Amino acid sequence: MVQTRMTKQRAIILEVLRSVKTHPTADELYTLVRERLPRISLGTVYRNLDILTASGDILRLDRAGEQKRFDGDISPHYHIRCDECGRVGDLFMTFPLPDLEKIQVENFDVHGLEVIFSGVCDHCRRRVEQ
Amino acid sequence: MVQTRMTKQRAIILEVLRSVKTHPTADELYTLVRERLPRISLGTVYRNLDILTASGDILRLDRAGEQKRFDGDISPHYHIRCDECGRVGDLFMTFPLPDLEKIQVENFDVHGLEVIFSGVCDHCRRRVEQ
DNA sequence: ATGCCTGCAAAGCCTTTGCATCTGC
DNA sequence: GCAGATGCAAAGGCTTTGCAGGCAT
Repeated sequence: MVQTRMTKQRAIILEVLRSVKTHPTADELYTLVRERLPRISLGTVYRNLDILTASGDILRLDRAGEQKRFDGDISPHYHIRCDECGRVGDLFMTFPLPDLEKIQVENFDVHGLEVIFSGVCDHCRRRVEQ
Repeated sequence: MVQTRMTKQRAIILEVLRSVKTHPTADELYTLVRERLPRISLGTVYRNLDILTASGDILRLDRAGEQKRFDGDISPHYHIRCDECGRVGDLFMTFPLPDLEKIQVENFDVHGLEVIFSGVCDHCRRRVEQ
């Protein structure tokens, strides 16, 4: 493990990310963090998101759309993505999933599986219905 | 529906994609197609992949890694992605999945769900074990 | 004091797009 | 013949990175 330092930038990025439920993109988080650190750079945001992901303090949602999104809530839960606007929501349910031990795939060792839900968020439903 | 034309380029892209099981990226497909159409452009490959995806003739794997990958096999099946190299394999199994009717998510209408498996492919397992 | 971290800017990578030309239908 | 498609090259969007100076430990 490489040594890391808790800089003001890193602390605030983590704090802001934990305070929102929007699963922001790096750029959205950059905008939010600049309200408190107006001179922070986008590169610093990206670098810290990498470090915080590697340390397990946050989640990087690689499969939640085109751009990566980040989640400050690392408790086990699923995500749902709006097909219209890309917004991501949380889904704190459990349900039966296939037993990985029983899954055989040619040429692969199976290690895990990910479930992503899709749908339409309230905001877009209203817009579409009009 | 917009009118489309079956050009030589489109036909060969589709033929090549259907002939491989590698779930190539646009660039990998471009390389393969150039063996038969040396003067095709990468832009044409992208444009045709868009059109073929929209028409349902191929699948675009949006959640199978950083780059998008494409699949000429549109029969129902799952995918597994190698955590090491990003290769994608097929998984023709069925298993119980949560009933979408029963899933309630705040602020969302649930429409679908996607399952992606992850693991390590033979090629990388050999490399990692050494 | 050390070396990790920052801001800035440039570069990288993948994908899309404008334009003149070409070609299925 | 005409609208859709192509090749080429430039531009776009997101992310990473080189560098000189700054700061946590």
